Amino acid sequence: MSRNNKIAAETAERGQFYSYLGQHKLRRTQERALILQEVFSIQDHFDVESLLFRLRRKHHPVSRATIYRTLKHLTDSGLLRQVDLGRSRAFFEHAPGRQHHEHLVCIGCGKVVEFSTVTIEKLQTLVCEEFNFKPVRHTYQILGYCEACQPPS
Amino acid sequence: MSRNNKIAAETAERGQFYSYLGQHKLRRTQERALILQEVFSIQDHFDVESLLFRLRRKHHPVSRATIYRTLKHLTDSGLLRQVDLGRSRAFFEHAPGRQHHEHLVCIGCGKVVEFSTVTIEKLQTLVCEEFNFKPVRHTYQILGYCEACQPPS
DNA sequence: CTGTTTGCAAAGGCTTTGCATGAAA
DNA sequence: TTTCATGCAAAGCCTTTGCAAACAG
Repeated sequence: MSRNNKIAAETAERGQFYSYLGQHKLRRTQERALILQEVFSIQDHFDVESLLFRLRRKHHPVSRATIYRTLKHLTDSGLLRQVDLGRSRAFFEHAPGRQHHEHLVCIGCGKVVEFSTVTIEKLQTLVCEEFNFKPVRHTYQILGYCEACQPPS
Repeated sequence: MSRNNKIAAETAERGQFYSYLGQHKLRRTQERALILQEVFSIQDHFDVESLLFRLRRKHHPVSRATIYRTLKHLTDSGLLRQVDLGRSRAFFEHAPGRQHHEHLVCIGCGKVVEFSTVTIEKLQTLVCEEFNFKPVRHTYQILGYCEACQPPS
């Protein structure tokens, strides 16, 4: 993505968030702006602690409580998606313009690789028909070792 | 399963657990016997709290700490499997003689339905080959509403 | 007896929340 | 000025752990 597109995307995200804030009678605060900016400068999946660390490193101190509250707003607004990576804490990823996908999670280094497949979607339809189940969402993740991390012997 | 088979199965499980205890120089205690018995009298998926409740109801008081510790032993011995059902706490299911399967989880009532499919296994092989990833385990779950629980409008 | 196991209560990790202060509208 | 947001610290939820007393072998 070129630098111009990146800026355009960031502008779009800010627009979407501010529109959400407006519709819900929420205020545009310094803290929300800082978190939004930082969140969309991250490429990978991230958790609360790493976001806090990045903000502190940039001397943009925001409390943990505000981060939790703002990540909830960002998720509700559709800008972020909360994902379960088989660990005990919450991870987040960017949502805009990204189709649903599955995750490969490295047990060694924690690296997350995304992949998509229509097979899963078809399978979900079949299974749900069989059990008369109304699907809302699904998660499929493969945990193992990435190329760089050899399995322990 | 007939009553006789049920008793036979329980005996087999007890045997497997006691053998595990012996191999690891762990002791056969009243508490471990009570937990083992209760765990294998449960048909569905269960969590720590419901197990504790069932034991108390039967006037078999065992502390939460001991339940946590014993469930770990049961899992390590291969008698139980810990599963992630998209909730914040740990759930367990019986492991002996049961092949890997996936879960349908009802968001309404919490009911869990198991299903198996070779499609997922094949898919895992393909995806892992593509990314040069050594799989250890996978989870696939569909969250939605079961027949009895209508989706909220 | 000796080393485990138990139960209790405290603590740990992550997340939420009550409340007073401070900022947005 | 009014209402909402923030930061702090406390609390909540689930799980783990240190320790003294109880128990298995």
